[in-house]
Amino acid sequence: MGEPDLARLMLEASRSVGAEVVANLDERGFPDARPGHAAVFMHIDRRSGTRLTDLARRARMTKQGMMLLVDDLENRGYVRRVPDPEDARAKVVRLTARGRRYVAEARRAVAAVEARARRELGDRRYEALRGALEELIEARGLSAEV
Amino acid sequence: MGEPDLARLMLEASRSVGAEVVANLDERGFPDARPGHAAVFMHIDRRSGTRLTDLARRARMTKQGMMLLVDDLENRGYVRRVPDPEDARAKVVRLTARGRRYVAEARRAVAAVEARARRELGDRRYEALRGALEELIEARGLSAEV
DNA sequence: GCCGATGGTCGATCACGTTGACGGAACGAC
DNA sequence: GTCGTTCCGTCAACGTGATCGACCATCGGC
Repeated sequence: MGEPDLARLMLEASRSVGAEVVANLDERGFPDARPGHAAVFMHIDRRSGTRLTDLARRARMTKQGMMLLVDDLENRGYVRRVPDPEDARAKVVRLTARGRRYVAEARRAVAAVEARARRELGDRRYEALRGALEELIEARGLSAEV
Repeated sequence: MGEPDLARLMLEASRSVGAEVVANLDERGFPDARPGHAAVFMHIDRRSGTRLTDLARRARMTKQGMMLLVDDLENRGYVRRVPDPEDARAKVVRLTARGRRYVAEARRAVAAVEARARRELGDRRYEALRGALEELIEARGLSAEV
């Protein structure tokens, strides 16, 4: 019993790939990138902004968890919260100009790293990997869904 | 761009599977199991025990990180530290009787969950998943190796 | 108007690690 | 032998990604 269990294997792979994305972003001039930022920049509306609750739902996490991310990005000057004109309870998380540049580079960084992974594994195995991961998640129910 | 990035997909799948193992162990009478314990119980010598440093190396993590795990398991009564007769600097992490039962059940729980995943995906895709994950890790270098 | 649902926030806590620094024992060279 | 180096375990601080519970203001249907 030397081999790691499946959960650990996926965790290590996730960290490896995440670290590569962060390193890639570092080279692109965003040294304070964190893997978790992806949960925001993959889901935010680039022009109009998005409510925190919607971001949380899209990223399948709690609104409290998303708030920590948004707090962090706001401190770094990538987003700001503006009141939602349609709902006085709500605020819209909106990208700053710097934030739009960050999102653009981050998506390129993710695309570059995933393209590398795809080259390493081959198209068929890469798609199979993603499919298998999605099935594993699906079959166990999604944490912060609904 | 709605789909999650690869790193997040692997992270979520890891957590899903890890949570299932913990739930399985809960049913087996070990309600205080944590996913991280696997790093110990997959690598410890069941009879003679293993040094902390060796555990850390086998689990590919820092000795400080491993120490936190061992502290936790010691507090719960699953392992104890005994001086290494062959090296006065070292201590051997040795399973208690309860710890041996825990390890046995934990390995069964992991096996059960992985068998379920294998059924869901099919043998071929399951093996492909593990292979792809290992390649992704390998190609990026292993964190606490050497 | 009231009242339940919704949006955001605060506070505490947890899981799983990391880097840095350090003290004590061991070991090899001389 | 004793000197420097290496190795073992430990303490302290921090980073990352979350969770749950409580709370208040607002919204919207009745």
